[in-house]
Amino acid sequence: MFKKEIISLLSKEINLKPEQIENLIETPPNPEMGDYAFPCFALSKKLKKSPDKIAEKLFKKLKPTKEIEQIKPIGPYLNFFINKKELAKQIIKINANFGKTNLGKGKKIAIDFSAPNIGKPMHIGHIRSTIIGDSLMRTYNFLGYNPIGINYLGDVGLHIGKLIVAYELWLNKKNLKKNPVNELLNLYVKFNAKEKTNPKLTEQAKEKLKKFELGDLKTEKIWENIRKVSAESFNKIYEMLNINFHETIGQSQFSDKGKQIVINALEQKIAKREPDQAVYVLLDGKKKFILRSNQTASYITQDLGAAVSRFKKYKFDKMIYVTDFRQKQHFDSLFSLLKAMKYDFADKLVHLTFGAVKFGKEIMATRKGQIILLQDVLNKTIEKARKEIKKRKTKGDKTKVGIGAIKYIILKNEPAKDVQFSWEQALSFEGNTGPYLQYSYARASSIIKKAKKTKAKISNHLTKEEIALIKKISLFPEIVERAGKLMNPSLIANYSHELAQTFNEFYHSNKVIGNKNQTFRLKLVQAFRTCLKNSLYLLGIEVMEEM
RNA sequence: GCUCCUGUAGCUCAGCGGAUAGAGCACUUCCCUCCUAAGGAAGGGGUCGCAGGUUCAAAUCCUGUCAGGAGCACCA
Repeated sequence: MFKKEIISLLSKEINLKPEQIENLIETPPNPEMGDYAFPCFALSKKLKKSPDKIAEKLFKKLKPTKEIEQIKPIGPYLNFFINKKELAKQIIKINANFGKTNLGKGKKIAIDFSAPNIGKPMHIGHIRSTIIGDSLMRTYNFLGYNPIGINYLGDVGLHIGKLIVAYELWLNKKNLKKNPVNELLNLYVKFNAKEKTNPKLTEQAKEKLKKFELGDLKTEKIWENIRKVSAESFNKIYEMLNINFHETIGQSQFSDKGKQIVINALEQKIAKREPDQAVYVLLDGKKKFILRSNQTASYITQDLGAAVSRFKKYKFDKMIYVTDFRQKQHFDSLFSLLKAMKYDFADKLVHLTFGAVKFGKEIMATRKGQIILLQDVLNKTIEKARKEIKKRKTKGDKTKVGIGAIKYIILKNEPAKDVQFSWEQALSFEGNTGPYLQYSYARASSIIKKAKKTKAKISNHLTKEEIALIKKISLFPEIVERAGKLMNPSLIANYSHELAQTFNEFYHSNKVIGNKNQTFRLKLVQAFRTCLKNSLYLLGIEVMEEM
C-alpha cells in the first residue's frame, strides 16, 4: 500500500518512468533488511557508476517521509522501511469493501464456463471449468466489471445421437426412474463398447442427429427427457456449489443462426462448398469445415452462431471461454473464422485453457465410464467433514467444509497445469487445504467473540508477527488485481493460504485477550477476518464463525 | 511428422529477471493446567529435466535437446 510513496520518491531522483520503477521494486528476502528494495543495477550502465555507489548516492538525496520511515543502502540495493504504525492504522480501518476497485467500471466481460454435456454426469474433470469460471465471475465483479456468466450446455452433437439410439435400443425404465443419470451413463458406455464391433450404430447415431435437427417429434421427446433429467442433476450440483449463471442455454439453440452465418460467408465468397455440399473456409491453407455434407450444423457452426448472438445481445468488452486445453485449436479456429468473416468483436474473445484432472496416470473420461463422479466426491468430502465436526463437537457446517475442500483443490493450481486428484488429498483437511483456511477464520472469530470490546490504540512496539500480518493483509488488493488481469484464481488461493499461515503464527505467539495491547490486536484480528473472508469469497469458499 | 502445454524436495504444488530457491503432505522430535491441536515450533530432504546463449544478474528470457501429456475429424 505504501509502494506508491516509494515510487514518487524515487521518480524525483531517477530518470525512469513510474511504471519502470514499479517493475523494479521488489521485496527483500528478509524483513530485517527492509520492506521494499530498489536494485540499482539497471542504472549503473547509464550513470557509469557501480550500483553500490548509486544506492549510496540515492540514500543521501532521499529524505524519509511519514510513510517511509527509513531508507538504507545495502550493497547495490536501496532498501526502504515503511512506517508500520502508519500501515497498521490503515489496516485496522479496512471494511468489507477491502480489495474492491472500480477498475472495470462500465466494462462487460462475458464468461462462458461449466458447459456440461447433457446425458452425461458431471465428473471431477468437468468441475474445473465450473469452479474457475465462478471464481473469475466473482473476481471481475470485485474489480468493478460487469461479468455475465453463460452456461452453454452441450445439448446436441454426435454424443446425443448416440445416446438417443442407445435409449431406444436398451433403456431400462426402472433404472431410469431410480437413478436417471446413472442409467444414461450406462447407455452411453454400452453404445461406445458396441460401436467398436458394429459401425452401423455410428451411422444410426448420425441419422438420429439429423432427424432431431429436422424436428422429428419422437426423437425430440426422448431428447427432451434426457435434457430434463440432466438439468435436474446439474442444478443439484450448482446449488451445492453455490454457483449461478446469468444465462443457461443449449448449443442447439444456435444451429439456425450458425447456418445463416455459413450462408452469408458463402455469399461473400469467404466460404466454399465441396462437391458433396459440405462447407469450409480455408484457414492457413487448411480446410476448416463449418457445415456437414448432410447440411447439419456441427459444433463450430453453433459456436459461430452463439458468439455472434452473444455479442449482439451483450456488447461485451471481452468474452472468456473457460475450457479444457484440448480445445485450444478449436477456439483458435473459431476466432480466426470470425475474423475472416469480418466480425470486429473477434479481437475481444479469449480462450482460457486449463489442464487435465488426473487420477493416477489416467485422465478422466466419460467414454469408458472410468470416472469419478462429482456427486460422489462431494458426498464423500461432506461425510468426512461431518465426522470431523462430530469429533470436535463444534457447530461447523459440513457442506461448507466439504465443498470448500474440493474448490480449494481445484483452484490452488495454476489453470495451465494438470490437477492430480487423489482421495487421500480430497479427504485431507490439514495443511494447504480449504478447511485449514476456514479453520483459521473460525479461530479469529472465536477470539473476537470472547473478547470484550474496547477502543483501539496502537502500541509502541509492534511484534514481528503483528507486522508480518499487517503487511500480508496489505497485499490483498494487488493480488486481486493481478488475478483478474492474468485470469488466474490460484494467485488468490495461494495468497489465502499464506495469509492464514501468517495469522496462525501470530495467534500462537501473541495473546490477544488479556494482553495490554488487546484493543489493537482485536482490531488486527478483525482486519484479518475481513481480508480472509473477501479472499475466500473470490474463490467461492464460504466461512463459518465456528468449526 | 507438425503444433500446443507441462518438467522445481520422495509426493502435491508456489516462485517466472535480482540478495541464502519456498509451502503443504510424508518422515524425526517438541508444544493442549495457554483465545478451538482442522493449529504451532524445530530438523533432515534440491546439480530448479539436460546443453548452449542473452544479461552486471537466469529456476525465471531465447535457442536446441530429452521426457510426459494433448491436439492435428464433415466429434464435442
